[in-house]
Amino acid sequence: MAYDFNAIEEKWLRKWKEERAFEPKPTGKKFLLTVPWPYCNGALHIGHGRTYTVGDIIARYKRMRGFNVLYPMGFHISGTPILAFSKKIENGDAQTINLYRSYLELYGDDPTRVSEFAVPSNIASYFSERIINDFTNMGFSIDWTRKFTSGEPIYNKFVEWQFRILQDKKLIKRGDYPILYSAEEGNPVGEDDILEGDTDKVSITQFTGVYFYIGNEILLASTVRPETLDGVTNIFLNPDVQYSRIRMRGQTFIVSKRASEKLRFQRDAEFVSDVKVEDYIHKMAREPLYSREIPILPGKFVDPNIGTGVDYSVPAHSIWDHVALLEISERPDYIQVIENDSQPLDMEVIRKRFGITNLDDKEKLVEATKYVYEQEYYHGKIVRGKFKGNIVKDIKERIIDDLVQMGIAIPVYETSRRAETREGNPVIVAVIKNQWFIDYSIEAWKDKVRELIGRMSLKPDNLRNQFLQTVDWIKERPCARRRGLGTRLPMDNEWIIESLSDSTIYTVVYTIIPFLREMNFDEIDDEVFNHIFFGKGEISRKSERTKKAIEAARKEFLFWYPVDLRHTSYPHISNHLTFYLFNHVAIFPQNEWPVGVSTGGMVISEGQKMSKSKGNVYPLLTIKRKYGADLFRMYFASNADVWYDVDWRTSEVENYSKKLERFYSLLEEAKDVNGEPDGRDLWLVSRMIDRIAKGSKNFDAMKVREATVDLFFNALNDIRDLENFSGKERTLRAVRKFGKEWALSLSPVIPFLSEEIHSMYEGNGFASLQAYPTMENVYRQQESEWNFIESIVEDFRSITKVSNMKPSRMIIGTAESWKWKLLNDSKSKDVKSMIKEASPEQREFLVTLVKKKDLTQSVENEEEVLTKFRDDLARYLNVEIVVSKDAVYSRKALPGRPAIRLE
RNA sequence: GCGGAGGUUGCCGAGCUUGGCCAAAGGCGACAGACUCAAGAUCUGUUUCCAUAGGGAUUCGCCGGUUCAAAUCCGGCCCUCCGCACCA
Repeated sequence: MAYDFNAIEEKWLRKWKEERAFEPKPTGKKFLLTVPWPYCNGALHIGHGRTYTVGDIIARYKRMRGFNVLYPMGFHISGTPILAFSKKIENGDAQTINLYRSYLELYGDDPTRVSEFAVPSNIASYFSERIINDFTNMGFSIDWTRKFTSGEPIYNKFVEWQFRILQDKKLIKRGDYPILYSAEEGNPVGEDDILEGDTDKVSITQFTGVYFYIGNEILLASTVRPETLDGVTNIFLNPDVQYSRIRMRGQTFIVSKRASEKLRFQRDAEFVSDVKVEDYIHKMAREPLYSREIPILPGKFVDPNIGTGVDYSVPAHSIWDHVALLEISERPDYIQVIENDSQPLDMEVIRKRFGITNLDDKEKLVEATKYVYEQEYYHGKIVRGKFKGNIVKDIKERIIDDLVQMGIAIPVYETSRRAETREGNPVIVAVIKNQWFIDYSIEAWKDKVRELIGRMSLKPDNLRNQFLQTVDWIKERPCARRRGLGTRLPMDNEWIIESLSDSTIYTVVYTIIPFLREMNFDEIDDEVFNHIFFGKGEISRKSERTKKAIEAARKEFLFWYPVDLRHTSYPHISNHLTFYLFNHVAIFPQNEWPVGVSTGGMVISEGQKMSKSKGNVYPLLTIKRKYGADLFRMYFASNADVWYDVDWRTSEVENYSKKLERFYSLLEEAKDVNGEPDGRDLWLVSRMIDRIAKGSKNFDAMKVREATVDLFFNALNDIRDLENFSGKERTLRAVRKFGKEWALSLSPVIPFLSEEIHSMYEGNGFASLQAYPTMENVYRQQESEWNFIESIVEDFRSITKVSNMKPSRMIIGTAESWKWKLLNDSKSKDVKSMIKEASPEQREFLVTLVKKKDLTQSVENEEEVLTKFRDDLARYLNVEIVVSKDAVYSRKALPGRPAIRLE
C-alpha cells in the first residue's frame, strides 16, 4: 500500500507541536547543540537544508541516548545584503524585484507584496517566518521558544556588553585600513557589487611607493618588489601618459594623473598641476638608498592605471625592465640583489627561454615575470645591502617596514585586477581611517585558543590541524562598517558592528533569551549580563520582576552552557568558527568554553555547483512538498559522510522514494502476521540486532552515512534475500520480530515514518523520545548456518555459470570426519610437524589448510544444517538436493566447504 | 606558495586507520530472463579478460621500495578540487 507521506508528516508535526516535544527543561544530563543561524534574505534551498539536517540527526540521536537535548535556532539579519536588496527593490531594480516576486510565489503569497521589501526589516521578518516554517516541516527538533534575531534590541544590548568587555580587555584597536571602493558611487564595494566579482575575485594588492628625488620633487615609483630596490638602474616614465604633481605630507610628488585621482582616497593628497612628461625624461633622479644618480628613461609599457604609473627599473630581476632597455638600446650595469642557489637568474636567459622578442609579447612577459618572482621569492637569497643573507620571503615584510620607517616609501594600494562595479564605474582602493579592529593577532590570546583547540572534541580528525593553522595566520580583523544592519559600536556610534563579529558568542543567548524577554527592557544593562554570566553584576536595585528573571536566566545558563557541539560547513573554519573560539576564550571562564565542533561538506546539485544560471538550485520547500521530509533527510544522511560534499541528483531521488515505501509497507504488513518465525529464518533477526548495535556506534562517531546505509539499505537487501529464499509469509514473521526496534533505530534520520511505525506497533509516547533500541542477540547460530547455506548458493552459481549447464540435481558431499579432526588439531599443534607425520592423503589436506587460511568453518554439523535447509534450497535453486556422505562425493570436500556435484 | 581534501572497475561512490577472506560494498546505467496483450513498475541473474566444475590472469593516478603477501604501509612524481578573510 502506498504511504501518504504528507498525511503522516503533518500528523506528527501537529502532535509534536501540541505536546511541545522538543522544548526541554533544565534537568538531567544535557546536550546543547547549535548550528549557525541562517541569514534571512531569501528562500532556503537544499544546500541550506543539509547542515541543519545533520544537526537534527545528531540532536535526535543524542536525545535517544538519554540526553536532554537543546537544539535552538535564531536568525541572522545583520550586515549589508538585506539592506542592499531592499535598496535595489526601492530603486526598482527589475532583476531583484523578479527574484523576490518568485520567492513570494514559492511560498504562495501575493507577489505584489514585493514593494514591502523596500523596508529592510520586512525582508528579515518575512523570511525568518518562512524559515521557521520550512525547518519545522523538515522535522527539525528545534526549540523555537528560544528564537531571536541579530537585529533586535535585546540582542543589541548583549553585543554592546560583549564589545565593552573586549575593549576593557584591550582586544580592540583602531587603525587605517584599505578596502575596495567606488569613487563615483561613494561606497565601499563588496564581491556582489563588482562585475564578475564572484567568478573572478578582486583583492587588494599592496604596492610600495618609493621616493626618487629630482630637485624638490619626488617621483613616486610603485613596486611589488621593494626587496630589489638596491638594484635600481633607472626610472621609466611613459612618454604618452599624462602625469600630475600632487602634494602629500608637505612634499610634492609626481605620479600619473590617474594615480593622482586614486591616491586621494588613500591619503590626504592635493592636486597641484599637470606635468609635461618630456621635461623629466632623460633627466637624472637620485635613488633613496645610496643617493646614486640614475637616468629617467621613456618606457611605453608603463601602465598609468597600475600603482603610481612610475616604474623603477631593476633589469637584473625584472624581465619587463630588461626587455624595455633592450628596445631603447640602453644597457646600464645590472646590479644583482638576489641569488638562487648562489647563482643569479639571468634575465637574458629567461627572455630567450620564454621566447620574448619585445614588449608586445605581453602574455609571455607576464608568464616569465611570474616565474622569476616565484623563484626569487621562495628560494632567492638577498646578496646586497642591509638585509644581505636573508631569504626574500622571510624578510620582505621587514624590508617594507624599514623603507617606510626611513621616510623614503609609503604603501600604495591597488586592486589585483582591473575591475568595475555592476554600474560600470572603476573599482579602486580607498583607505578607511581609524577603522575598528578586533586584534586577533595577540599571542597570549592565541595561546589560550590553542590550548582550547588541543582539548576540544573535533570531527573530522583533521579539523584540529586546520584550526591551529588558522590561529597561526589570523590577524587584526576589521569589526565595524559604516553601513548595514546590526548593532552600533558602543564606543563609537558612527560604526555598525560587522556581521561576523556580532555573531561569535551568540549561542549563549539561546540559554537565556526567554528570561531576557521577561525583564523590563530598560533595566537590561551590563550589570544584568555580568550577573547572569559571571555571577557578579550588581542587580539589587532592579525591579522584582527583572531580578527574578535574572536569577532564572543564570540558572539556565549554568545548566545549558557550554555548547557541546557546534556543527557547520567547512568554509566557516577560517572565519566564524575561529572567531567563535577566540571570543569565548576572551570572555567566558574555562568551564564555559566550547566542547565540540564538527564540520560538514557542501551540497552540489546535479553534479555541479549550485547556481541560478544552471537552474539547479532547488528550494527546500519544493523538495519537501514533492518527496517529503523523510526522503530529503534520508538522501543526505546516506549519500555521503558528513564531512564530504554531497551531490543531489533528482534522478536518484526516485529510488529513495521506492525504498521508503517498501520499508513502510513491509513493516505495516508484518505487524499483522501471526505465528513465530521459522527457526531457519532467524538469521535475519540476528543480523538486524547486530546492525542496530553497530548503528549506535556509527552515530556516536558521527558516521551518519554508514549508520544509515547499514540500518536501512543493507537491511532491506537482507530482507529481500530472505523473501526470495523463504517466501513472504516467513519473512514477514521474522521482520515483525524487530519491526519496532528497527523503526526506532532510524528515528534520527526518518523521524516521521519512525513515529508512524512506532505507533503502529503500539509503542508508548513519541518514538523521538524513546531510548535507542538494544536487543540481546541469541540467534548467532542461525546466522552462521545461513552463511554456510549462502556460500553453497554462491558456489552453485559460479559452477553453473562456468559449465553453462542447467542442472536438475545437486549432490552435496560434506568433508570426512578425519578432516575435521585434523583441522581442530591444527589449531593447537604445529602444522609443519603434523605434515611430516601425516599420510599422503592427510598431507594434501593439511597443505590446503595452510594455503587457505579462510576456511569458513561456520557450522560444525554440516549435514544436519543441509538437511534442515534442503527443501528451501531445492525450491530456491530449482534443483533436487542430495546430501551425501559417500566418499565418491566427499573426497574433495573441506570443512566449511562441501563438495558439490551437479547433474 | 601555504593549508586541506582527493585521484578505485562504464558513471557515482565504499574500502585504505588495524596489509591477506578484495575482481574490490552499495547505487545508477547496460545486457539477459521472469511477470505482462504491451509498456512501466517489481523480481532474478550477468556486467575486466580467459575458462563446459566452484579455477586462472590483469587491475585500484604514475614510478620505485618494504613484505611470503599491497587499493591498503613507505619514498618520489603527476593531476583535480576547496580555503587563504573583512564577505554572509
